[in-house]
Amino acid sequence: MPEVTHNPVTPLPRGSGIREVARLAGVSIATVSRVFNDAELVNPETRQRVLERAATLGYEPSSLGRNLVRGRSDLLGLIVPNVSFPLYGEMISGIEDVLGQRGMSVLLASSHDEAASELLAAQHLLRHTVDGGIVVNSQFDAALPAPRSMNWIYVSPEHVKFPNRVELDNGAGGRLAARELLRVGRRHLAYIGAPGRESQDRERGFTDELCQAGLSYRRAGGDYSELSGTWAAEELLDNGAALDAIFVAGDLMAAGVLRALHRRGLRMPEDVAVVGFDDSPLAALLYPRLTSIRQPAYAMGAAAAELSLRLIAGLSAEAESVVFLPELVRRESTGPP
Amino acid sequence: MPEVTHNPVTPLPRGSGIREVARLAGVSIATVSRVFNDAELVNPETRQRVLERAATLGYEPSSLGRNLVRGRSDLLGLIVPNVSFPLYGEMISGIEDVLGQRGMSVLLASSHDEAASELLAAQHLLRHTVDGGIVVNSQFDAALPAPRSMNWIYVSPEHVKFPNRVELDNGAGGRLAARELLRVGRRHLAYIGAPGRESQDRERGFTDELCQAGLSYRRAGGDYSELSGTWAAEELLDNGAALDAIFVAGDLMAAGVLRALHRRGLRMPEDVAVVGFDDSPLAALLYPRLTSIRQPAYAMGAAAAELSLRLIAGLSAEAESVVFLPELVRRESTGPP
DNA sequence: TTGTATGCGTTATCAC
DNA sequence: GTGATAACGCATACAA
Repeated sequence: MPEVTHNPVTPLPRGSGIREVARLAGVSIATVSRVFNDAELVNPETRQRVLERAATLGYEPSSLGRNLVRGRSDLLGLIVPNVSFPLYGEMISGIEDVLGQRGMSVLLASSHDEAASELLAAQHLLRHTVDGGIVVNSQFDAALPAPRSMNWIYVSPEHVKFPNRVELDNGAGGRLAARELLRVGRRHLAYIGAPGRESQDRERGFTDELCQAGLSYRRAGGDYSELSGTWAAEELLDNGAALDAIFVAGDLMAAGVLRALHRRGLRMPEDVAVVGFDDSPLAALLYPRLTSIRQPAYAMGAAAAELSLRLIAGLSAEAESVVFLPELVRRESTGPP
Repeated sequence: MPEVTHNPVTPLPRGSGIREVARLAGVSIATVSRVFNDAELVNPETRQRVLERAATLGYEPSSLGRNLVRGRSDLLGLIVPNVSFPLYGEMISGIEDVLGQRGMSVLLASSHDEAASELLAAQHLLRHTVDGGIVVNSQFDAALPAPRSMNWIYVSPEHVKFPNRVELDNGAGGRLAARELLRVGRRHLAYIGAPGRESQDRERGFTDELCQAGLSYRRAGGDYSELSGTWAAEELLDNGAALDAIFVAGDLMAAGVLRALHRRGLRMPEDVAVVGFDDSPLAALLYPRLTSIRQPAYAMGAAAAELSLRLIAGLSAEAESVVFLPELVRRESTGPP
């Protein structure tokens, strides 16, 4: 655990508390508390008077005190690999929207896709006593630390060993891609994958569908980056064998594939059709617009948040997992503009 | 203020507290507290013993109690229009990295570029007693509520009336764009803008530079969306007058411009050169790769965080603002591939 | 160097 | 309906 430079202890000027409101309204602090919680239990007149004084003082119940006595912080920890990645942004929106309705907030931390900083992030969040946590695309090979009855929700397929997961049916995605490419009459297909279980599953689905059609395919590998997509595509093209369709494991890598095809003067989709994966906002901005397998990131985030909320409420101590189905989003790279 | 359904009050099972550690280590809770704070003031042996017991119990000081007594939460509120926008993602990274070093965390909320939900988000964050706050691209026309001595940092140029700002010199960006287009020999320029002060400033810089060169320019308007870029570009092209360069107020809108030019069979940069703004990750993925005016989002986020930290520490009660200079990032859309 | 005692702002359990 | 008062987990002034 690294040394954390703690800020100089300049206690913040405290606002007016429940006591001052009580004094001004001529009631006890207990009554003030009730006004802000179980509003029904208090005399309307008293209630009114308290509310007025509170307003003039600018008083709001401090969550600090409230949290202490309730033993919960109304905070949910969230670890994502990278905030700049639009897909994760959508996920965060889903989480946020669900939490907002319950008066809870998102405490954010980034893992940069590294196990070490993921652990650091988790400890960071734990120190703030989050009530629950969601970790997206965890790289940490063990369970994240979770004191008390705190629970982590894993959004990724890699952690079959952990109980609470939200995942995408990547195999189904691969099948969708294959069917689309067959539908537009392609027979010489290729897959550009990347390391990791997700790509494996996508490829397996892709393969299954091709087998059924009695077709073989070629393959090349990248690392989800644009450049690696370009290289992989060039490798396939240089090989010389016929090629009229490419399924790529990620949209960013697909952007690289499009670039390689542009360079060779190949037309899309006439000469080569391309299907990407994720349907990140990027897909619709590429040239040509990229047909992609949509990962319902917002819904997955929302589901993760709801799962976490249920766990926090103690409603389901049971392990629970949700599997989402991807969808084909058809665009120019496999069809007419 | 909308009704917020508060979660059923299932107090979380509490972990072992400072008392239990103290008992097991045979010391007082004060000593345990000291071990976790001013480590020097305590006997090495005692310290060791306490640390051991704490470890076996899995004890960590609860931030709930600590925050209450210190009157600070070590939380910084952050309001962004939209987490899915990569530029804001970079900003968040900058903020996060600065805060992480001080043991503070980011409490996230989205404004969706609406004044109403921005206010809601602010109240949401305030309820969690954040020590400070950063609001990116605020749409709220008054100052955000700020009880006690809490401060908001505004990251945007619209709020000259508020004291603490981090902003970009948009005028300088416009000048950079004009100079680049003149450098590559263009004489028939156009600007595609959008509502708001940012676009105005960018245009003014652009204009200044053109005036100096004795050139006039044409203009069209959009709303930062891709589609509006396409429309604006088509409007300019339909006009019939000569056109060999377009400066666009945002990268997303520039993507739409590129699409319009593709449709007309115009080559870039040979027929028309294009410069975007922001240099979001998207810029380098477009076809052709887009020359853009870089907004140093990471650095701006970091600066905002540092400013906020200084305010929280009470080091500078003074108003402070930081202005960043944009940079030209030259790519295919204005030069050779 | 360590222990005792107080208070931080709130909710909750009793009485009344 | 309302008021005392005891927690909640911790940091710290003061005493030892």
